[in-house]
Amino acid sequence: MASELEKVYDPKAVEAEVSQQWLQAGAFNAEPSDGREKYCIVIPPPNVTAALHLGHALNNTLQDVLVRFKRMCQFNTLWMPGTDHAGIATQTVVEKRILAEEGKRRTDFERDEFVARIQAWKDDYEQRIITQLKWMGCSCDWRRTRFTMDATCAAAVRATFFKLFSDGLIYRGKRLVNWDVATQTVLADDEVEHEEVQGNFWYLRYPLEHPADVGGLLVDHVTVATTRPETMLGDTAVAMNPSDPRAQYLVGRNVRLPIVGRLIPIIADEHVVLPKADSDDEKARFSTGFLKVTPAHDPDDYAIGQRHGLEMINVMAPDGSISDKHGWADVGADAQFLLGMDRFEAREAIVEWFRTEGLLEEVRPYVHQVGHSYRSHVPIEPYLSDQWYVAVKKPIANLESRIANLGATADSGATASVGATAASFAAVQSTDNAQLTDTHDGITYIRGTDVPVNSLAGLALMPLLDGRLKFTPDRYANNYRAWIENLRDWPISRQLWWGHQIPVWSQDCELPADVKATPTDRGPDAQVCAALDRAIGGNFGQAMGKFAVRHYLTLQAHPEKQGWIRTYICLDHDEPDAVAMIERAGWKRDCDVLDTWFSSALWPFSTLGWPEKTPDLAKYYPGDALVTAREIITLWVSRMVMMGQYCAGDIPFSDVFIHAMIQDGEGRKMSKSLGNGVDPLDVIDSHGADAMRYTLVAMTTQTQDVRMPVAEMKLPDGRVVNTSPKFDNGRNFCNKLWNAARFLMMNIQGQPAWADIHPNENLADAWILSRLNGAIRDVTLALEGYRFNEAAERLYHFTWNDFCDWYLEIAKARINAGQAAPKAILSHCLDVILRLLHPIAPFITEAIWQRLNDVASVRGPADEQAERMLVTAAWPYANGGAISEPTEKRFALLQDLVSQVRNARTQHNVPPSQKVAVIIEAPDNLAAVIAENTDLLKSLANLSEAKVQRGAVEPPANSAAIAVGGVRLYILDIIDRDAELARLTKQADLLRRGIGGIEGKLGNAGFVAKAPPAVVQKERERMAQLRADLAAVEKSLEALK
RNA sequence: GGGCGCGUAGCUCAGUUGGCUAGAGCGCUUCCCUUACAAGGAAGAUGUCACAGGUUCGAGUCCUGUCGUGCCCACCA
Repeated sequence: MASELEKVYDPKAVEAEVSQQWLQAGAFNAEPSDGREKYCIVIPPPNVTAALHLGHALNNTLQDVLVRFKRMCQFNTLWMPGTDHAGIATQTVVEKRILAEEGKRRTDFERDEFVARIQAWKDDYEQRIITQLKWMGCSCDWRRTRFTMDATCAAAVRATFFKLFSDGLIYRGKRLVNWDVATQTVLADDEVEHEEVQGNFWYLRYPLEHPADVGGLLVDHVTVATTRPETMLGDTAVAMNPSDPRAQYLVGRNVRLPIVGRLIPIIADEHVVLPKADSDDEKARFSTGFLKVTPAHDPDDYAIGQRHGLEMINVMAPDGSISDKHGWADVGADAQFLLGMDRFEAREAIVEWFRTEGLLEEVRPYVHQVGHSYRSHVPIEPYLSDQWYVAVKKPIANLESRIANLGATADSGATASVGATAASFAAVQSTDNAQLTDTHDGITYIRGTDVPVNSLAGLALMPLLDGRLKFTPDRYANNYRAWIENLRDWPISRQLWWGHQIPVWSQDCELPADVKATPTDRGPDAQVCAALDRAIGGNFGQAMGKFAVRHYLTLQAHPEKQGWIRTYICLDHDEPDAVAMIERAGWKRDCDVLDTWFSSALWPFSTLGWPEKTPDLAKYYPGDALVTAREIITLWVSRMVMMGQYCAGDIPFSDVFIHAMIQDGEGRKMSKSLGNGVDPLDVIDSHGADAMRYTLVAMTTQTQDVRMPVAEMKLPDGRVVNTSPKFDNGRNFCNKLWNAARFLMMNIQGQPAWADIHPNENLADAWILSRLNGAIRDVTLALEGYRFNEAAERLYHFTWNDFCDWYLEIAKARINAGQAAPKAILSHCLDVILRLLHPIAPFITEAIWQRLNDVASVRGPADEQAERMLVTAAWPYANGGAISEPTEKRFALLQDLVSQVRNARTQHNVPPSQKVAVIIEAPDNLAAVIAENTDLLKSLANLSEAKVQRGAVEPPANSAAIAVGGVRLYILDIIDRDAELARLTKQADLLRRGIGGIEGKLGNAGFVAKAPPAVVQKERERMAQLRADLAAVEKSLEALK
């Protein structure tokens, strides 16, 4: 391999090669048998809906930085990769594509056929995603790549569902759900996006059945205000606040619902807002005091309906059209014209009907928040529907003991970590948590909440409160906590084809009359079971006993048929013969699939083989850190925490790092539709993977959003791609590093052994080693504290400023002068820089490392052969003894002198090539150090001569005078009087400003008395220094006049 | 309606428990293609730290309020 590098760093030339080497060496592979302490991160599995964007690049770069850092710290490191099937999202994308390309709808296919189409899409995008991650340099153990619907994950889903089902935590409920009429599926509360909508309040008159005397006034109607007139078809009451003065006359009377003709009661309910025209409350300003109640189409109304036992009439079909087929029976002749209309058409038609009939009292414009589907973006319809739910606040019997027992029942030894953490959970439960909980009615709640400690929600919340779970930045803990405290049961069924099909079979049975027990949603009692056996003609339990599959049976009263029950069987896996048997006996499998987040919640342990007690699970669970964006703290993070404990006995990670969301230059989200999306592969093409990674890491502060101006760029191959000039920074840095390495490799041949050099005898050597070790210390601390930008910037400035701008320039001159010592220092510095920078910029550092090995395989105090590959080389540890503040201070004085001389040269228009001579006047304590480093000054400031004198020097004629840090320096034969005057005047101003500031402080009695003595002392020293320098500058100015 | 951010140089952003003459990168000005690097080097200019109060010896940093801006949550009368 040639020791001379290309002049310009070409990422293309090294990235593929380096990547190949890592994979061939198995550098990312994690082996549970490796006894070293483990470090484990699971990837937030990207959705297979689309290729990755810059947000993913950020997310995965940060994970890779942590993983590579820990790997170099010699942990047994696992980064688990994989992708998410993303139920609704993926199905929607594929449906749209097929409709656009083939004009076919989902219903034109058989289920299996359609799922196969989605599967093909998934295969394609999974491949693209993995390729993108590899190009980014992600050091995942690719052999383990999982998918949320693969066999391993599916087994975990089944096991979890069965466990929840048999613990009575999954139930079938009729609830008002967030219905997406476009995709015809239910959405969880957090999948609903609220958007501001310009709407109207329509004031509709409902005639009273009989005119009423209201405090002496004869009224024949009441007026309700609504934003959704179409729901009036399902009204089953009109409510008013009991404290409304009109209530005494009207409650109990009936109104005749227009169009429909239904007679509905006026009821009293505290929920109704009293009208008040000048109220701060917008609702009060718009209220008439009468609220139409539509239990089947509004969550508030649903609650009122529950309180008053109102009928629930659903007037819509699942597609959002008005329908009499889904619960609406009393459709009169007047309402027929509405059937089949879309809900928004119907809204207009109904308003028009009221207008024509003279029953539309008023229309007032109103801006309000309306829930929209996060997938289809159509307004959500609150819809009465049968769905599966997970009870999140229901106490789970014997939960603590089960979690504590998990360690004991698992294989000993290998599961030490699981057992230990489970034990600590139990300990926390019994001691510390006493302050965090309240017990009443036999249930222990988390204090100040309705969350039982031993519920799923409790499992998610308690680790945050007792300190086992930490967020960085910590403010995100608030989101997490508030969300869980207000958590409602989790609807987990989705009316989709793409996903884990719900493993429940159901059948309706008529119960013989002799069964007296009222079946509940818990498991059946013996009497009911016997009856059930008779109903199906056989012994169900015995029949199932023949199979290896576990089953769990529940039943509930039939929702419609008196004397009937509905039975549900859940199987823990699909054993074909057992399935065939129960299906022959009349049970049908539920068509729905599980919410995507159900399988995501299991990701930290499903990927390791749970529920099997695998070596992987024993070694790598629980993991250490999770890196994600704030938008899924609730949807995903909290559910992993709850299911991690419920299933695998411990929280899945202790640290959650939340990074920023990347926006474009105008602060907008990046998206395909806006055309401002950026593909990481395009950035890799335009700037290189390391440049992209460096810039992303340097941007990662504690802020919640970062802006990334997007610009088009033409690549050498002619393609025009979206990228960002922000990545120039990273590219320039890589190029700088490359060239520093290039210079080194051309110059370090014949480097002496470390034992033969004496860094302490040379200020520059001691200085760069002090700076180097300071950088090691700071970068290590920054990475451990998730302060990514600090690590990046510290390395940038150490490498560029300290190492390249100063040390390397000094070394050049010394090497030219025949000194060998700098060669050893240079190779050691580069060695450490490469190690420190590797997690952030893995490709270029690995490439340089291997080339450096060819030139100088031993470098640094350890006097050992450097590791063959950087990816698994050891992380450097700071040598505190090398860090010296006095050394850095002395060197800083030389830097100041050089800068000031350069400045004076520029001001006086001295050509760069022209050497000048100087005389330096230094106090005793500085004279020696300056005298020892005159060569340094001469080379850096381009001096022909530098004489150092102790004590006062008479300022030479025609000289420029410099005063810095108590040292006086005169540049001889500089004759531009105006330039010198201007320079010194400015210098004096600057010094006076500094002195003025300090005088203000020291002149303040309070400061001297109350500030810490060290601070006062420091100010006094600075004051003396500045005053001395100012005196010198003033004297020089005087001499000019 | 509730919660959480942000507002510092023309732009994008740092400023760790209050202790600077307020920083970085890009951009800008002048000079330099000096045998590592022009994706570079040297020197330089640029700020009422949104606004108003308060706490303090001392505020970009802490507190209160105002304005602007963004995100999240919330049952759409």
